[in-house]
Amino acid sequence: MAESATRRVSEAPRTAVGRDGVLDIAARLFREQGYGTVSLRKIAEAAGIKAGSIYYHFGSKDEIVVAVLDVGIQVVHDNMQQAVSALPKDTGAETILRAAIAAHLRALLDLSDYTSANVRIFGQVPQSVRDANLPTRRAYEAEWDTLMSRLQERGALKPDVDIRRLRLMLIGALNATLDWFDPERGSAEALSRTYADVFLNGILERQDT
Amino acid sequence: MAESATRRVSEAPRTAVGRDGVLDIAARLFREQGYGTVSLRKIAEAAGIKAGSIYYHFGSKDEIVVAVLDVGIQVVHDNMQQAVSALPKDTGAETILRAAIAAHLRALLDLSDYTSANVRIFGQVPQSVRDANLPTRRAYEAEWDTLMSRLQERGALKPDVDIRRLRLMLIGALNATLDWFDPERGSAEALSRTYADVFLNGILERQDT
DNA sequence: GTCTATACGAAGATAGAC
DNA sequence: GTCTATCTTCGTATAGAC
Repeated sequence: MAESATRRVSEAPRTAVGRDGVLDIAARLFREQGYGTVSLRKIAEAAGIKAGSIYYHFGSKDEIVVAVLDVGIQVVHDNMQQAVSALPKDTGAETILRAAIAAHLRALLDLSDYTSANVRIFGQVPQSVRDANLPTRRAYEAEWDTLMSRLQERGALKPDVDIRRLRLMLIGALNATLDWFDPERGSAEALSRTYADVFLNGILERQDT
Repeated sequence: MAESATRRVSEAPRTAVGRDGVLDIAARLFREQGYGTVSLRKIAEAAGIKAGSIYYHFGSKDEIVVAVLDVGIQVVHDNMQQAVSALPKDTGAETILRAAIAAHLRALLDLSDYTSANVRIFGQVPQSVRDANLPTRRAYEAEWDTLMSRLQERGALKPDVDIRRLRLMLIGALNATLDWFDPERGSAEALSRTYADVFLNGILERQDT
């Protein structure tokens, strides 16, 4: 992922944004405007360089897009993995799932233009680009499946829920927040609590009865 | 909405597909390929006419897209409204919500290229096109809000859930199925039951305790 | 590492014949 | 209602100077 700590915002840099700088800008534009309307000329302009110069760093537009997509998944994957592994060994299922949900939403809504760009444009890019991003995606999906399978074996989840379908439902629901999330109406943190409330009460075995 | 009962599939029509025919084709292509990659030339070719001829029926590409988007919402709106109003007056909250969820998913996954095209491309079209589709969307959203508010007043939903947020979560989750739904892995009907199971147990007041 | 200049294709759109 | 022909703009991409 690009190191963007020193990137300028309103003032166009006169020199050497570099590969990572271009990538940061591309991710932000893809997140804001989608895939189709973001041309290399737009990316170049936002980076303060000329369109042709981009080809010093990348071989094609697709190469940029693939890089953005891959980083986007890696960020959310790392975030989720660390949030879960930071918990004590004897942590309950509900707390684990709440941490994973919160980590996913945090990466998507607060942390990373790369992750939000991925969710926003994945359905818009050429098939070849999607294919290139698939292995990285699969790894993240497997992380969720492993987590939920462990919880199910523990007896913490209803035994009849299909893990794959549950993962698709949950991730799909979380990613959909990108279309309407407004930080002025409440934090991503608060939102993740609501999602956990709704999903967990449908997923967890009832303690009473 | 276009009358497509007699539309040919593999054989290119030699004449007069008409405005509705063009619209049907456009909806199908938008659903399959997204907004950016579907050109007027592609639509024309699939319709068996030349690109220039489209301008006899429509003033611009945007005009086609707006028409597709509007019909897409109208179809799912009608479907949901009828499914709910067909129920007896004293029907319980759970049955009502299950019917509404099933109707939404049916329109999206089984019934209409227009509805699936809407969900697929709304995030890809120019702002002006989104704005044109907004009133129709608002009406459908209001339908859901009215339904759920009534149920909440009845005491059927937890009193602390925010209706607007709940609607965004639910519709967002349902629409996300478009990205991965595979009829060979189970029907839309079965899928709607799973969604109802998960959401209702988080939404409905617990009967026990 | 970035520039200028340019090749090439594809897009939306229009005009007038049939 | 549809065709042919064409205009104009904008996209990705390349070549060679600095």
